[in-house]
Amino acid sequence: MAEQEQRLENTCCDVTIIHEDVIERVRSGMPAEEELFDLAEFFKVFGDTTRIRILYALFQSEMCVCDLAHLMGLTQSAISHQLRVLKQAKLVQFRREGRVVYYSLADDHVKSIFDQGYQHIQERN
Amino acid sequence: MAEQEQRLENTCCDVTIIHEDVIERVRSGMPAEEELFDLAEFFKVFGDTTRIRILYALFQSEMCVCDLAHLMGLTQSAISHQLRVLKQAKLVQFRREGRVVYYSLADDHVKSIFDQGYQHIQERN
DNA sequence: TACACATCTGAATACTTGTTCATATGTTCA
DNA sequence: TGAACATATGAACAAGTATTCAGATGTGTA
Repeated sequence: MAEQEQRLENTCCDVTIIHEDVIERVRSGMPAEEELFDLAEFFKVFGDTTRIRILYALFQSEMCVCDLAHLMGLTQSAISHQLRVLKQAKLVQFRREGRVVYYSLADDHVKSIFDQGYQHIQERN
Repeated sequence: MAEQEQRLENTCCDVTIIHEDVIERVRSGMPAEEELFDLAEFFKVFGDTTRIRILYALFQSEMCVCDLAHLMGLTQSAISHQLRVLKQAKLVQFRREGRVVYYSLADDHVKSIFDQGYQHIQERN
């Protein structure tokens, strides 16, 4: 509490809160902190070109780690690290066939999320 | 070229490309590199709790920088920096009224993108 | 069992990024 | 004009992250 007050002293408007009613109304309508945190964590996964490329590749076909590495022009290790991130986010799934591990998409929302993101980019340019 | 070959030597499968046909088919179906880069840049904006919170606040009401700072419990400077990011991504717009600058949403896709992200999180848990 | 091979993982490194601090800009009002 | 105030911005720092390297794990085969 005292800590937060102190922090606010550094802001421009430490004396007069301009629209206290608005702040309260908006505050009460905000989702829980944890949900917003999870959402940010989720979108963070899409904030990397390599992971976006992997997902776009998997839109077309299931692929093994080795093939993905060749396609991306990156080391197998780099791909494997990123696949772990995608796996943790439950965006991809895998099946093992002997020594080879095949990855595929595990989610239906991704494509339409990407489509809408793409649409935004198009419209703003 | 030579660089890429050298890099591939470090991968697991430098001799035998396992599914060359799959790689070629997928490669030819991939969107342009630049588009994927832009898409990653776009989603990177959503990969931060503060920016997500700002956007959720603006879903409810237009707000000035000072009010946002109070609502978030962050300095005016921090909010201003993040608003710049959102502005560059053309996700928010602003209007000036005297000394006060009011920010509001500038895009229709955001809410539905968030809804789908949220839906994914719910389903995976 | 021993070897080959596809994948995984931990540590190290280079790079990116969010916040703060100090200060600049731009607006209002006396 | 000058003081007060809301916002914007540049530099610095701390924290996070993507890739590489080296080596471990696990699977198939001779």
